[in-house]
Amino acid sequence: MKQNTEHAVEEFVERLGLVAQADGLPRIAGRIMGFLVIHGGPYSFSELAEHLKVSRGSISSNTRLLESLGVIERITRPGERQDYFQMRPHPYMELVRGLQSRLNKARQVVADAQRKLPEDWSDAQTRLAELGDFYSRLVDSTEMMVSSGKPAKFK
Amino acid sequence: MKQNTEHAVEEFVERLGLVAQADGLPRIAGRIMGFLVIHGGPYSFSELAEHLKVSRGSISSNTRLLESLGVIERITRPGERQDYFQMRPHPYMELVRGLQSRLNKARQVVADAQRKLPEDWSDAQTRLAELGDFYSRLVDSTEMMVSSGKPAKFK
DNA sequence: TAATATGTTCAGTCAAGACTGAACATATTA
DNA sequence: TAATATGTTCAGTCTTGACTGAACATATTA
Repeated sequence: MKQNTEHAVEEFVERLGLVAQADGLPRIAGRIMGFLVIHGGPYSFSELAEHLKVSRGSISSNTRLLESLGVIERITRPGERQDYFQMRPHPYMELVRGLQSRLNKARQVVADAQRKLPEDWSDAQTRLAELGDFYSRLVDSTEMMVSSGKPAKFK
Repeated sequence: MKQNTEHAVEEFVERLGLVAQADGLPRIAGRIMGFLVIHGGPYSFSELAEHLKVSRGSISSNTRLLESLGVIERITRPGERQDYFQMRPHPYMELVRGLQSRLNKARQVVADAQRKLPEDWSDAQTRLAELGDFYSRLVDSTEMMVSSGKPAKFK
C-alpha cells in the first residue's frame, strides 16, 4: 500500500473517532467503524485490537456497543474460535436513532413542563409551545430522512 | 406560587440542563435557557446566579456562550449597572447550528477520505459514498427545517 | 478618599467517563 | 494433564472539561 494511502486511511479512522466522540460515542467505537468502512470484509477481534492499537478490553466493549446499536455484526465461522466483525448492510440509519432519542427526550421534557405548569402562565406556555414545536419538527425531519433513506425495496 | 408549580419549574430547568449536556453544551447553559424560557422578561446577572445557585463565574461564561450562539441577548438600562438577559426572538433555530456544524464536519471527513483514497478501492469508495450521502441528507433535512421554520414574514 | 457593586478571568478542584491491563472463565490443543 | 487461545469484566488510571471562588479591573456611591 502506498505511503500516502496508508496515511489517508489512518487519518480517516482517527477523524471518525472524533466524529463519534462529538456524537456522544466512545472514540474507539468510531475508529472501529471507520476501519470497517475502509477495509470492509470481516476482521477478527485480534486483528482489530492489533490494527487499532487498543486493548482487547476496549475492543470487547466497543464491538458490543456497535453491535447493540446495529451498526456492525459479529460473525463466527465453523471451526474457528475467533469472532469476526463487519458492517451491517444499511447501518447508517441506525446511527440517527441516537440523535432521535435525544430529541425525543427533549420534546418530552418540554411536554411535561407544558402539562405541569398553570395554563394561565400564558407567556411561559407560549414559549414552551415554540420550543416544543421546534423539537417536534426536528424529530419529524430526521424521521422522514430515515424512512425515505431505506433501500427502495426490501425483498 | 404553588408548591407544585415551583417544583415543576425547577424540574424543567434541571432537565433542560441535562438536554444541553447531551448536546455538548455546559449544563448551566441549559439551565439559564430553561429559566428564561419559563420566566421570560429580562433577568439580571445577579438574579440568575441567585436563582440557579451557581457561581458568578459560571453565569459570566455561560451567558457569554449563549450570547455568542445567539440564543439569549444581553441588555443594559440607562442608569443601571447590572446586565440583564432575555431570550432572543427566534432562538431555537440557532440551536441547530451546532448540530449542523457537527454533521458538516463529518461530511467533510468522509469527502476527504474519498478524495485521498485510490479510486480503484471500489468497495471502500462505495461504502464511503454511502456514508457521505447519509451525512449529506442529514445536513439537508436540518437545513430545510431551519429555512421552513422561520417566521413567515419578517418586517 | 474608602467602600461597594459589578462582570471577567484564571488557577485549582471535581466529576464523568474512556481506556488499560490484569484476573477470570471457557474452550481448545498438545 | 498443562498450555494456549479467546472474549469478558472490573478496578484503577488518565483525560477532558465544567464549575468554583478568589483576584482583579472598572465604575459608582458615600
